[in-house]
Amino acid sequence: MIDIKKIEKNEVIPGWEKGYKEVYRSCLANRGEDVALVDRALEYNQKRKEIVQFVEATKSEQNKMSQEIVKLKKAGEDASGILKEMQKLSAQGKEKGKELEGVESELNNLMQTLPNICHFETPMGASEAQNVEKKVFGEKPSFDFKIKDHVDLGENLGILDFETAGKVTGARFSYLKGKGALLERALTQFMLNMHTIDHAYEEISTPFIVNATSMYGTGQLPKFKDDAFQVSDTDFFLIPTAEVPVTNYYAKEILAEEDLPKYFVAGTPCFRSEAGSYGKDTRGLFRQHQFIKVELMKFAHPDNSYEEHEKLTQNAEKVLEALGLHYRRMELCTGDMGYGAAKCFDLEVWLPGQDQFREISSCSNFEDFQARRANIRFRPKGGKPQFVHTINGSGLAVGRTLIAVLENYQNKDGSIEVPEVLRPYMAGLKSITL
RNA sequence: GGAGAGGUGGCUGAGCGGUUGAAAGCACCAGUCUUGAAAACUGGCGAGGGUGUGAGCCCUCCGAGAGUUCGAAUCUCUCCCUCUCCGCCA
Repeated sequence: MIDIKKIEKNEVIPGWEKGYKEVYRSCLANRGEDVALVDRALEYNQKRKEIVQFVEATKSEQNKMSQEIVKLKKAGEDASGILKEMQKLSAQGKEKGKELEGVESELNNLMQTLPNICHFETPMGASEAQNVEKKVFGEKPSFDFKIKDHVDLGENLGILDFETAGKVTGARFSYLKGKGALLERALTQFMLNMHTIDHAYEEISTPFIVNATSMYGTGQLPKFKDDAFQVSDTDFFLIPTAEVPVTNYYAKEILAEEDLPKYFVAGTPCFRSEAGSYGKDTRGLFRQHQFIKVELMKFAHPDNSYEEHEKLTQNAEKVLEALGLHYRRMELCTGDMGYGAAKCFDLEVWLPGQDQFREISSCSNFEDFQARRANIRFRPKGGKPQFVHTINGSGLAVGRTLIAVLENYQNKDGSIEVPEVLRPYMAGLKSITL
């Protein structure tokens, strides 16, 4: 959530060198949202303030009279006149209070759907075509034979089974078997070990089901309800990413300043309805309703959250590099960025089976957008509590990494060479063969 | 699932219809003392909102929501959570 007071005050933002309101309007436009929403929010807020002032003045009057009553009663005098007046005031206040509730909830509903303001470095653009390539690692692998994609490779090796998953569950689910299941487990372990041991993240094992409040906290609700699986007749949701249970770990808390930054890593299944992507990426493991992801998450001090964001992105890149996978880092433009992010890098891995780069990690700095929603703060020395900055990114999506390994490490005979770094996690196995 | 106990400020914990935003302690901050630190002493110390250039003033908040009342942390109802015991189960 953004801060309505910041729009009102319209202070100049460092980096942008323009007023908050103007910057936010242009961000809205560049994200493809209705700019008029800003004015509507300001309008609601103005109305809200007016009613608040009335309600509070009434309440103040009541409080004073209440003291009078105490005095009269103690003195043993008659208070019936003042009591009648109180009744009137009380009724009046309650009525206005109802009105206030209505306006507040309208304002809040609107604010909940407004995207974050963009960081000044984020490129302006309408779609992914305006994303900016920041870095390329490695090269396209060359093959002197006709390559297969991961579906053919996996099914031929008997480690991947979509048909049975279709029977047992439905479309967009899969079974991994034997060495395939082992490979998935090895990848997860490898990533978790790297981040805990080399990058100093604390591993955290989370609930895979969260309540609606938590989903609001990180911004999945109310706007993207259809993207998540809800447990019927409850306000529980299957987590679409570990970002939700990890970020909400400190919801409604005030951290000590010296505790920042906090680093967490969680390897969890993720569940997504993929409601908006019918017919898209229907082949293989690429877009499933369920997949494992190792998620990196930081609670950072506002003063250095962009350094932490950069470091986190590098931590994710390290996984791809250790696996010897060709990838590039893209800086997302305003139009392609998630609505809570102020700045976002996508890591895209080369998939020979698709002959293109595909997203395997998304590393975002939300600044105080999620922290304001979830109410996560820290106390600066001797100062008022302030919102922390939250940063997260995949390090990496395990399902897609598995695709990348299968396709990039395939041999002519359809076997898969196991990348060196994974072998310790697979009992020394050098290749997956029939 | 059954029976009981409970949820109060950063933490511990009193209060159980009317000057209670809330005793006390810890933690924290400032000062005195000290070469410095500790200890001791003194003072300060919750959050959100409204208003004002400002000091300030006002409103709200004692798990959440609804109710009773002129007035609720205190009474009633619903829900959530925690703990203890029983049952069931991985």
